[in-house]
Amino acid sequence: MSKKKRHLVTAALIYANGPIHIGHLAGCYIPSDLYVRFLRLKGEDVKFISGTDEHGVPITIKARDENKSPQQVVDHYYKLIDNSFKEFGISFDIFSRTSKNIHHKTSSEFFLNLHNKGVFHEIISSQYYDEKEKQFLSDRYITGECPCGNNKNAYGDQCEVCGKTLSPMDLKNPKSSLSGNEPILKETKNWYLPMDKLQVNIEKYINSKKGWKSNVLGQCKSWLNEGLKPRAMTRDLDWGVSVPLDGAEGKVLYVWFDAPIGYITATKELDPDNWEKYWKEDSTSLIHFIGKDNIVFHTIIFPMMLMEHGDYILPENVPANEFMNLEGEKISTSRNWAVWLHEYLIDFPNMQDELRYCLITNLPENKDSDFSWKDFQQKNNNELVAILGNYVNRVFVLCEKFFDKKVPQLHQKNENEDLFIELNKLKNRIESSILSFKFREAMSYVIDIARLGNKYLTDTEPWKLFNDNPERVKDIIYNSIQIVANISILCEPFLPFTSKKIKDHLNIKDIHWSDIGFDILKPDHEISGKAHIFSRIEDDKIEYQIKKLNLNNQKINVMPQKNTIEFDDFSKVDIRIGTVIEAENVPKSDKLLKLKIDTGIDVKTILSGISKSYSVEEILNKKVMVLINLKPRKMMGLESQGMLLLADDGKGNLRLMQPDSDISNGAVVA
RNA sequence: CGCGGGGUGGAGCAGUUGGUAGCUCGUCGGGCUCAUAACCCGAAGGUCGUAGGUUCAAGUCCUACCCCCGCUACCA
Repeated sequence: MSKKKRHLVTAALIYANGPIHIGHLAGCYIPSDLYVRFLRLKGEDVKFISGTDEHGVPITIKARDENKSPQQVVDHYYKLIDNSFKEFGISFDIFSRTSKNIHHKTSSEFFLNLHNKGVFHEIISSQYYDEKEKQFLSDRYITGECPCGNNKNAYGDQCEVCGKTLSPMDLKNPKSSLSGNEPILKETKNWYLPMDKLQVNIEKYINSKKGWKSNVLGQCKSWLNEGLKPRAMTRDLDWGVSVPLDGAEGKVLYVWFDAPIGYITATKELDPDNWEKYWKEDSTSLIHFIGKDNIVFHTIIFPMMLMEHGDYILPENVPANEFMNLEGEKISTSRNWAVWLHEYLIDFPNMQDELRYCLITNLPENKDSDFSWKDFQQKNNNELVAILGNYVNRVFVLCEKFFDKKVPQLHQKNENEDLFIELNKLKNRIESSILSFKFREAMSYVIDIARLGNKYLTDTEPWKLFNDNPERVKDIIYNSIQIVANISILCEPFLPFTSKKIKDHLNIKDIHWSDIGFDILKPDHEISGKAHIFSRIEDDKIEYQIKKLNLNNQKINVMPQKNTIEFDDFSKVDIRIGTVIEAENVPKSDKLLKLKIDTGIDVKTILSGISKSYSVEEILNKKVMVLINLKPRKMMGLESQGMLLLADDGKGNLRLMQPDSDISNGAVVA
């Protein structure tokens, strides 16, 4: 990096349909903020860009559900998100939004530029259209019967029963999720990026990049190996950036076309005179911080767009993170299984760094990681309070006790040379870890400085020496205060609020990475006394958070009631009591068990997708309820002649339906 | 044979080009008492997912298999 004159760092544009949670922070906002703060501290020329992504179908759906306009929805969330980031200390140079005029202009121009170069292919295709709602339907908003025959409510992109990938055209009896009506097929023209033809260039680009993370390269290679396919860069929708062409009324740019251009727009907005230097000169290092779900857009599609445009530089690195789980389970907005930043800021006022520390030490840099409240408490109490906070306080208290809060005069320099070597070692490690995007490692080196300081005090025991050897105590305290001052600099990218607190106690400001050393504070400089920069978090606060989370979780998505049916519909169903007499796993299948059931009438072979909930041993000899007149169907090459009845809690947990006391096989369930 | 990531002491991770298995937290024992019962030292604890192979030597290379996570909704 150091060869580059300037840096442009982006953090993923966040989708403006909900508040921010810890997963977002750990995914890209904390890593990017940390990286940028470090560069600034080093005196580098850096711009830090982010904003909200405000287009796309989900926004329009949310607006419809809440009876608002899309603009009202994004206005609401923009404000909430922007405030949370500001309060949390994410130091964007600009946090913009894609619904602004300047962005519409920039992305239209970009699109036109490619269009004029003949990059796009115009393709006419038939798409489902909801006549009542007067709009084309994206795959996800069409439901219908999957060809597998087992699922009447498969989504247009995938059947959750058979697991197959679908296109809406595969569905029988398609229905619009918007109006419930049957959609019609309508021809429409869209502009496609011929990614298949451009693949070679992208491959060259990616192969030329050294030092990309293995998870990122792996994802790229996975896409490239399968072969890229043309992708529509326009959509039939009324919310977004209008396609700037004649005959394109009612069409907007694909949200993933305009969103990354949002980075460009924001830079332009931030620095109208110089923005081009950051995007068009090779001396700029462009880094995109994102989560793993965005990898393909930032490593393949966006670079492809930039290449075809021709004026722009390409991303230098895309250090994407994996995902962070919460208490062992996937973070989920709809289940409200999340720690929301705006709620954290209320529940833990002025404790931004405490959360930040816990997230940094847990960043999902190589694989998914886990946040738990107990871990948060332990890290705070055992590391921040006990090691870092306690060290800083020890030094302040000692200085107050012995030298009336004034930095003493140094006598013997040789000892602080050893300390300086150690400190310098850690400083260099922190630096190189940050530059290779290993932030959790870098964080641990920062704590190591406090360990170094603690050990120095324990080894030298100044409190025992003061009467006999005050000169020596002066040296020890002098050195210790310098270490604290160094911590205040070195921790700034990681713990900015803490850095400021320590500096305030030291009564200094405006010090930089280059000031690191053992003469930051001059003798007689006055500092404050006792300095408790962190506090313990007691059990009750943590228990409250866990309780809150579990309360939310109980309101899980209970499936709404289905449409009314006639008794005749029900009477077609033949359910019997049976006994499982044989069970075995189906090879190469995720969840299928092959069962033989004595139904009282005959013995049926039934394949059931329950091996996640029941083992072969558990299910053997169980009484079960069996749907026996279901049309047989093949799964994994084997015929299944019926279906077991199970309760599904919506989270993948299945429980068998059984008679509450013994009853003979073949008994009718009605 | 779908693709990608990962499987290392109780927990979370490091292990670069193969050469005595490390770190943080936790546990146990000791020391210290300036400090927010904090700090410092020491100890216990691992057949490095499994099975084979290459090599004088493998966590590290090769082969096969197993398990977890993502690619498949709202989501970084």
